[in-house]
This record gives sequence, C-alpha cells and structure tokens, in this order.
Amino acid sequence: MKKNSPPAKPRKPLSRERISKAALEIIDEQGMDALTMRRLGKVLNVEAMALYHHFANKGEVLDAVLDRLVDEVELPPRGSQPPLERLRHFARSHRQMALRHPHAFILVPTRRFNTEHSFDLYEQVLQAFSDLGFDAALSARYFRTIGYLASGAGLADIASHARQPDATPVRLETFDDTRYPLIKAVAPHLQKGNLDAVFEFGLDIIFNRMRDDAKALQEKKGKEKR
Amino acid sequence: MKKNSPPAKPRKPLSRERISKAALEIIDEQGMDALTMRRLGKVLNVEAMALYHHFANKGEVLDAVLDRLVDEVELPPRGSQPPLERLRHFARSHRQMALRHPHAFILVPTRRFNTEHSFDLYEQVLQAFSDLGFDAALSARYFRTIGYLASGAGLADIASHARQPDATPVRLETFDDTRYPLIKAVAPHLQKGNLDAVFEFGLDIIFNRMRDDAKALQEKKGKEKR
DNA sequence: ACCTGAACACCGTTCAAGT
DNA sequence: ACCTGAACACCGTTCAAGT
Repeated sequence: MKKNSPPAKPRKPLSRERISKAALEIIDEQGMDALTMRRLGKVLNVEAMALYHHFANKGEVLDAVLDRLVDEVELPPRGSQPPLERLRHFARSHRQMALRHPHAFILVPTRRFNTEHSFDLYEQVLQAFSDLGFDAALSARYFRTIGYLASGAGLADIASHARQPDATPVRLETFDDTRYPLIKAVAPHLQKGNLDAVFEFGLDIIFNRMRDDAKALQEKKGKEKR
Repeated sequence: MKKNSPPAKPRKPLSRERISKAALEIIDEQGMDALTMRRLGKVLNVEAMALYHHFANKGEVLDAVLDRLVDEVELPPRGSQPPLERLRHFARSHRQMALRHPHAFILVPTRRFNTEHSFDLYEQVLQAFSDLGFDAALSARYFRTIGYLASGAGLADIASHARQPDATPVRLETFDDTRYPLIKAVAPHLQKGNLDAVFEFGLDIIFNRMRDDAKALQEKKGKEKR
C-alpha cells in the first residue's frame, strides 16, 4: 500500500545544466536583476540553498550562463567556406546572439571568457585567421577589432531599444528643431530597422581591409616561391 | 554661551553634484556593487534616506554618474584641428575615459545617453562629420562604427585586466602546449601594454576609410562647381 | 526645505540539521 | 549525496515624524 505522501512532484535531480538553463530563461524574460538565487530555486522547485551544492556562488552560475551564450555563436566548419566568409558569419552570429539575449549579453564583454568551451571556439577562430595567412600579431589585432565591433554593436543596439528601469530619459522631441538639428537629422538612420545596415557598414570596412591584407600576403608568398 | 552640542560637523548641504561625485568615487574605488544608497549616505555624513530628496531613486544617481563620465570625453573645438583629427581625438579620449573608470564605464554603453549634456556633445561630434562633407546617413554610420569600436575596446580592455569577483577562470597555462597553440601564440600580443596599439589598429582602418570617403566627396563637389 | 528612524520586503551566503 | 530551514548581515525604498 502506498504511503500517504503529498502529490508526487516527480522532481528531476538538479544539475549544472538544468540550473544554468533556468537562469538564462529568467534573465531573458525578466532581466539581469531578476536573477536571484531564491527565484532560481523556486523555478526549479527547490530551496535556494540547494543550488550551492552545484555552484560555489552566484558568480559561477553567471559563468555557466555565459557558456550557454558562447555556445550559440557559430563558426562554420573549416573548408565549408572561404576563411573570410567564415569569419564574417562568426561576427554576424555574435551580434545575433546579442539580439536574442539582450539582458544576458552584457556578460560577454564584462566577464572573462575563461571557460574551456570558449577557448575551443577562440582557437578555431584563430585558425581561420591563420588560414588567411595572418601571423599571430595580425590575427590578434583583427580578432580584437572584430570583437570590439561586435560587442559594441550588440550593446548599443540593445541599449537603444530596451526599456531601462529608473531611467530619466530626455526625449529628443521636447526640443525645438533648432536646438539639435544634426541629431534630429541622424536619428532616423539609427532606428531599429536600420541597425543591421549600420553594423554591416562597419563590418565591411574591416573585412575589405582584411581581404586586401590577405591578398597582399599571398602575392608576397607567391613571389618568394619563384 | 555655547550650547553643549556634539562636535560640530560643518556639514555642507547635499546637492546632486556632491552626491554624484561621491558615487563615482565609490564606484572607482570599490566597484559597481559597492555603490549602495546606505554607503553613499555614510560617505556624505547623512542618512541614506536624505539622498532621496535629491534623486528619485538609485537609477537617477547612476544617470548622474554617467553624465560625469560623458563630461570627461573631449572633442577639440571646431577649427583647432582638421575634422578628422578632432574625431580621432574624440575616439581616443572615449577609450581613455574607460581606462580611468574601469568599474563605472559599463554605464556608458548600457544606460541610454539621454541627458542634455550628452546631447550637446553628440551634436558637436555630428558637426565634425558634417564638416567632412558627410550627409546624415553616412554620419550616422561612421558615428556608430566609431562608438562600437570605442565601447567594445573599453570594455574588453577592462575585462582583460580587472579582477572579477567569483570568477572561475580557466588558466591558459594549465594546458599543455599542443592544446591551444594559436591562443598561446596570440596571447602576448594582447597583453596590457599592447592594447593601445590594438585599438589604434582598429581606429586606423576606420579613419583611413573615412579619409578616402571625405576626399571622394570633395572631388565630386569640385566637379559639380565647374 | 531638508533630514532622520523605523519598518518592509527583499538579497547572497553560512551553518547545522535532516533523509 | 543532496536538500532544508533558520539565521546573519546586508539591500532599495516607504512612510511618518522631526527641525
């Protein structure tokens, strides 16, 4: 005979996977500040303190969330496309991830990329630069420049169309047209629908230059052979 | 005869200025999380609740801190240098500000730039683009691209040499040399002393292209005149 | 007009205890 | 091994009260 137990909650055991997934969902739906250990516990049908059995502290939970974000960034496999196009896809994918996770994305440029997971991606990206004929110094510079652009664009795009708690916005419309004529002229070009184009504009500047550099290096190498 | 009062604290009256200054100092010295209304009050010799007479909430305090940061970004006055060099100075100054305020800088790309103060700077920067002969669409794109680079670089530089609470870093040194050969080759080029050069590398790519665009526009204008 | 003091509804994290 | 429950030292913010 069955014991008179409370309605069986068929509780799956906790795991780092389940916890970080729930954490990302909370951040996506309710923002970074909404992620508290107590709320995270509630979502998982568990006391907050149970989480400490899987993560030493909240910081570790955030690192696990960061890992999930990194996991969404795609670099097409080697050989499937020219290296330059693989890298372009990588940059776009990075920004797309930012747009999918506007509240969580801040973790990417602020917390260090120090998981094995992100090292794996990092190494592959550097391989693509190497395939272009770039040495370590040049790879480092282009890698960072593209990263700067992608993070900066991600953050700015988010900031420009995400409501912020407790903000004290000064609305552009409150000024008469003579006050900030140039800002008013520029504003329509920076609306949500145009930000893709703005990002592509920046990307093209960098990639055109990369193309030229790669070409110059190949020609140099060709000459050396002869 | 004097009353037997406690040792007179010659307390200056509170003001938004004094409060935001103290807030920035706390963030600079102890990090973003250390800024609490209670601590801010203590530094100012006042109960935390007194602050609410000057700011509606903590968010407004942060906006005031942001305003102080914006105030440190320099755009040389019109006519003092060619527009392109004024803008280059602006971009460098933006990054320098990030390095001076590693803990506070995050406010810049995440909170909206919606104070009158920042609008004034914004308008002047756009004037510099206009002086180059750029229309609103092109100004918008270059302005953003430079901003992406400067914010991205600021954040990345900070992240790479700021200790983070509760991080779980995977140290590169723990792997044998065959595991991440390219990362290991690139790492020395991304150390603290080399990040200035990396930023200048990215800046040059963009500014060279801007120079070419400005020249092309001037030639076109010259032809139209004839 | 400006500040205080107590209170409310939260936090992250600790610790000893339960199964 | 895994989770609970109470407790500690904090938060931001409200409210009524003091001067």
